Order: sequence, then C-alpha cells, then structure tokens
Amino acid sequence: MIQPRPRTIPEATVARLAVYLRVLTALADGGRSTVASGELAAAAGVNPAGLRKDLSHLGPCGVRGVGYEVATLHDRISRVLGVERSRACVLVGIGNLGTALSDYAGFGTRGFEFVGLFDAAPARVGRRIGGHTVRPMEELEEVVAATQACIGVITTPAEAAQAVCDRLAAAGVRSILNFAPVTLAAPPGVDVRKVDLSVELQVLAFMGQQRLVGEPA
Amino acid sequence: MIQPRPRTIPEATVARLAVYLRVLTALADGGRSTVASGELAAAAGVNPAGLRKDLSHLGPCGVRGVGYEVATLHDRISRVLGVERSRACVLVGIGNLGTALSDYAGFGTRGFEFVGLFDAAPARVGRRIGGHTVRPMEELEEVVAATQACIGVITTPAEAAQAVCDRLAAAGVRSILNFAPVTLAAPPGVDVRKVDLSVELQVLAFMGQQRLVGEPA
DNA sequence: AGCCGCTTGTGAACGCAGGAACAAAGTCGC
DNA sequence: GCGACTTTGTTCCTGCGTTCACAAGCGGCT
Repeated sequence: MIQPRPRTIPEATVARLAVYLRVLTALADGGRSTVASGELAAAAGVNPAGLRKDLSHLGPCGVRGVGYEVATLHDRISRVLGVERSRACVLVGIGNLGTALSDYAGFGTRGFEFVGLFDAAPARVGRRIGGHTVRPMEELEEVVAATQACIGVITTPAEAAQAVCDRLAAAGVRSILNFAPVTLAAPPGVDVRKVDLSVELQVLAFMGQQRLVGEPA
Repeated sequence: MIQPRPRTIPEATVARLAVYLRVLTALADGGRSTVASGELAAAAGVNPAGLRKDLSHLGPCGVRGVGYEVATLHDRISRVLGVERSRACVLVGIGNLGTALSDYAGFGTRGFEFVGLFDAAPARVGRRIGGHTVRPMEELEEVVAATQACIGVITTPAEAAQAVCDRLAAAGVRSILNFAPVTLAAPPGVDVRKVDLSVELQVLAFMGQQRLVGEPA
C-alpha cells in the first residue's frame, strides 16, 4: 500500500495555504469562478511558480489552460488544513492582547472556537467577552478536560507564562501559541509556537536602518 | 577601505539577536556577569553552534574558555540592533489589538516610541491610552511629518488596511508592520512585514493534526 | 477535425539556513 | 612555567526552500 501523496507538507507551505484560502474566500465573495496562478500569486504576494508548487502538494487541482476553480480549490485547501472541523481553544491571560484575540472574528470562521478564557486576577474574573465569561485559573484543568481543548493560547505576562505552559501541557493541551516574550520549555509531544511582537518590530527597524546605509542614494 | 565586517546580517539572525538581548537583560538583572553559549542557547531555545554563529556576525565578542560577558554582549547587540536610538512610530486602528500594542511595555524599553495613535471612528478619537490621545485620521500626514516617524503599525480592519498603507507610505513612513489579514502592496523603498495571527493558529493546528496521523502510538 | 495559445505541474539548479565537527585560544591548576 | 581543560570561532556539509525553465495538457478558433 503505497502513499501516492506524501504526508509531509512543509511548514512554510502550510502558512501560505492559509493565505491562499483567505484570498480565495474574497474572490468567491466577488463572484469569480476561476483564477490563474499568476493572479492568485499576486494577491497573496508570492511567486507564481511557488504557488503552483504549494498547490501540487494537494494533488492536481487545476485545469491546464484555464486555471483553478475558486470554489473547488477553496474546499480542497479547507479540507487539508482542517478548517471544517471545530477546534476547541483556551486562552489564558485576558489583558488587552487576550481581549483582542478572544474578540477576533477571523478565528471563528476558520474552525477555532474559544471554549474558555482564564485570568489570575480576581478583578478580571467574571467579565463577559465575546459571549464567554472569564474564569479563574483554578478551573483550567477542569475545562480543558471537559471540552477536550487541544490548543492553548498564552497572553499572560512573561513571568507567568512558563507556569501556565506547564499546566496546559499537563491538562492535555497538545499545541500552544505563546505571545509572552519568553522562550517556553514544553514536554515532548507538545509543540509551542511563539509570536513575539517586539521582535517583529525590531527586525523591521533593523532592516530599515540597514537599507539606509546600503542605499545612501 | 575594506569592510572587515560584512554589512549583511541574515534576517533570521536579527530575529534571534533580539531574543538573546532579552535573555541577557534577564541575566543581568539576576546578577550574572558571564554566560557560556550553551546556557544562553538553552535559554533562547536554539542550538549552541547556531548561537555562536549568530554572534560571530558582530565580530569576536567572547572569551575562549570562559564565555561571554553579559554586560558587554548586551551593549554590543543593543548597538547593532539600534535599540539605543529612539524610533518614532505611529499606530493606526485603535481597536482591541491596537490598544494592546500601544500599552505594551516591551516596546518602550527597546527604543520604540509611539508618537501618534489614529482611528477613523469618531467615537474612539479623543480617548487617552498610555499617555497619548487618539487622533483623527486627518492628522496622520501632519504628525508623521512633524515627528519624522519612520515606522507605521496597522491594526485596522482588512478593508481599510491598503488605504492606510498608501497614506503612510506617501507621508514618508519607510517601514510598516501589518496586522490586518491582507497582503499589502507598498511602493519600492517601503518594506512591509506581516503578522497574521490567524495563520499562526492555523499552522499550529495543522502540525498538531499531522502529528496525530504520523505517530498514532 | 486540427492547430494554436494559454496554463498547469514538475524537474533541475541555485542560494540559504541549520547542525555537527574541529582548530585556535585563553584560563585554571599544579 | 607548563599542561590540560574549557569554550569560542570557523569550516564543512547536509537538507530545505525558492526560483527558473520546460514539457504536458486542455480549451478555443478556424
């Protein structure tokens, strides 16, 4: 029993697939039925050849001489990314950033559902945000077990992040998205993805100043 | 006149340098005076050899047999990244995410100063956040010119992002950090960096589900 | 029906980042 | 003073991601 489609899709490709999916949604709303790789690549900001190679991981899904059917391609990518299935997520740390994420409309339409918001500060417990009530940290394990949540999002201060990570992992969460500015250590089988807003700004600023010395024109 | 140090530092290295800088700050606060590459790499979550290669871009800055002097290395990285100089930033779109960013303490200590907060909604104009008052969009060009702001952060809804990007670029902003879920087109000389929270979650979820089929044990 | 133009899908080459291994160098102990 | 140990800085190499270029295939036109 061979596997005609290698199960390993590069991480960079997965990230771009999510972008293509969003562009396709916009095209479908605009009434377009087909789109060529060149146009789709331009809208996504990538190279046309790279886009075709990305899509080739899903098997043939275009028509030569015509392009890609918007609806079909949208469904195909949705299925591969698992957008159709609902994923239970918990969010710990309901500060400004946590509030922003829990309210963010882009998550709900992509299969992510926040089933629990947690904060250690008693003043924040009980607040209602986007249809959910902020719970105390004591209920974390209980909610994760009850909802089978598999994704945890950490938006706590840096000092609390590692402890929260440990509790999430112990409770059964398998994937963690960390916004706290620390590098987290997680047990094997749990993978952590980090988003560091400060680092993004720093890189941007460095590239800007480097461009100034490189092209003094 | 040769250049003993190649001016091109890889982008991936720059991102890690920012992480090292934060770890070094924590070590200095803890009273440590020297640190070896192994320990520093563990704290930053990278390979020791990779860390040494990153630091080699700054020229020799360690002592063989001992390690790196915390204070010296901190200063060296700070100077390369340009943390010492203050950078004026403007932020457009004061929703939940914009509010979170403008309040984020991690920026001020890294040389980034928000000199203007803007929003199109009259209801938000006039609010005071973190020592600044939200201004109407009409004042954008004026403030950018007066403050020589070189960095713009976009946290508007997707529909408004491209128009804001155009106005920022026209006003003289050279670097843009985009949180809106669209791919922006900017004129040459302006570079855009995108942070897509939805994509991050999507990649995390995909890797999680892929791991399940890969290791069914 | 046959030809032509357009677009996809794939194979090859290039460049880059990451990891491992090794030589240089400095310090500590004797 | 000298040897051995520790740690840095560098070099090589492997693998991955990206880009270019071309053959295969499909629709439309004559």
